[in-house]
Amino acid sequence: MDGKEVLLMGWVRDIRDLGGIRFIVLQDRLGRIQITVPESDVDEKTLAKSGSLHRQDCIAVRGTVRKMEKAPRGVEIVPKEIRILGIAKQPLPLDVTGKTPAEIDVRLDARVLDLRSDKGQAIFKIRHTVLEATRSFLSRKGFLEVNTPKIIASATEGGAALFPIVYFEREAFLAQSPQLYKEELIIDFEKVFEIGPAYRAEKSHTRRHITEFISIDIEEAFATADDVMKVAEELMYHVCKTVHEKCGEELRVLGHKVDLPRLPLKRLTYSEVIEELQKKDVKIEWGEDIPTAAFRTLGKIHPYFYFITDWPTRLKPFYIKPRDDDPEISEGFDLMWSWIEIASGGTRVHKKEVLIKRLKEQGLHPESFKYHLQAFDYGMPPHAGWAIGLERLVMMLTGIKNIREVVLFPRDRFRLTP
RNA sequence: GCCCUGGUAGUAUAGUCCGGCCUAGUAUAGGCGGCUGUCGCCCGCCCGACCCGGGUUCAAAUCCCGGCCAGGGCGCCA
Repeated sequence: MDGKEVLLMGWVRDIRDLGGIRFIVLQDRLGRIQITVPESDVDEKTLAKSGSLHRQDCIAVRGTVRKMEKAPRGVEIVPKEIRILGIAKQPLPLDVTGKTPAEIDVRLDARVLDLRSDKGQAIFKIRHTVLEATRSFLSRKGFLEVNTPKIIASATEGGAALFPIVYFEREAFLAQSPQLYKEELIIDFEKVFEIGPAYRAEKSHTRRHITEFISIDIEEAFATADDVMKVAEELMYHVCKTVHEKCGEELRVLGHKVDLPRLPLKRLTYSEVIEELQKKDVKIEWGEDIPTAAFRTLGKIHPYFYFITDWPTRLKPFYIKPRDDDPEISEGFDLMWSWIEIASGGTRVHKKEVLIKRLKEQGLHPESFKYHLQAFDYGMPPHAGWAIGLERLVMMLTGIKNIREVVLFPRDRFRLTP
């Protein structure tokens, strides 16, 4: 490449002006290169242009590649022409090089600039890799990718609060989950998956909650909880392995390591968890939900992936199947990572009369599930599935402690912009 | 919904407990000047801030009250 003329486009990351010589660090999506401007070796117009640049200006540089041991990558570009394509208003709201830190709130307000940082670039390359690995894994397993409506007619599912929206002259809601649709679709396609947004109008204010997140959902016909747990753990292994192999540089930037899980993952029953917590002086009555503090304790005992199975039926939604030998216990499970729940799923109820009974037990009205129940009239097979929170998985893979950092433009209780 | 913490230049911080020494310090960014091998370049000069409103006091960034905003936690989270 030495002596070759090249045309580069990118953003000015840093300028070091030594008087007779000026160094401009140019950054694009692939990396950085040093533009060296020696006073004695560059025409006047280009020299003047190089002197008028600011950090984060978008520029095009036509110049000559020069082999140079003293340059950061062993090569540098001596410009023949510099064109300013877009200027950056000074002073910038934050320091993209990360030398002067900025708080999360400041960073999110200037998100497009913030994302130019090494950390931002690394996080979203890893996120892309997770999505790519997930799609190829599930496709290879025979799952069909589907998209279900995010605008829904009624708030029938219970549980988490939905966001109401104005839909012409009616009220509608943003979907909190593709649960009902994906179950219906297995009577046509047997194995489906969806990667799409889910909305929760919860007033949670923590580092692991947002109101709009991406849910990775699967549903599989002729399958049980055990079958889909295998799919989940194999997917976790595949994703960790892919990120480990493809994102070495990104992980280095983040100072994070991804360990490959050993399969099969630990499977603890709800009762075993209660017992383990008892030993740590955390008392939970059988049938009670496990509070956050208890999960934190549990996460110390089990620092990586594990399943919690055999949850009390009353703690699970209506579509989770109670066990045939003990209806107090369900075939629902959660996939945990340390103290954080990253997935939940289970065998589903596939008999219409049982489903109607379960709906009533949970105080819901079967008549508002008319279209969902209709699917059970046309040969509903036994089935199972799960949903993984993409962002929580990405947090685990990047070591990022705040979920909003792994979302481009996060939405939470208080943030609706940018 | 509840609880805790905080709001000082573009950014990040010191000062707040215990009012006066604050004409508000420092770093970085920005502007100007100098410097031909930097890579967190260096050196000099300059610009730039006490969230808002009320109160206490001779005196408020500092204490009190209200508001707004933010961070975190709990609850909630099919």
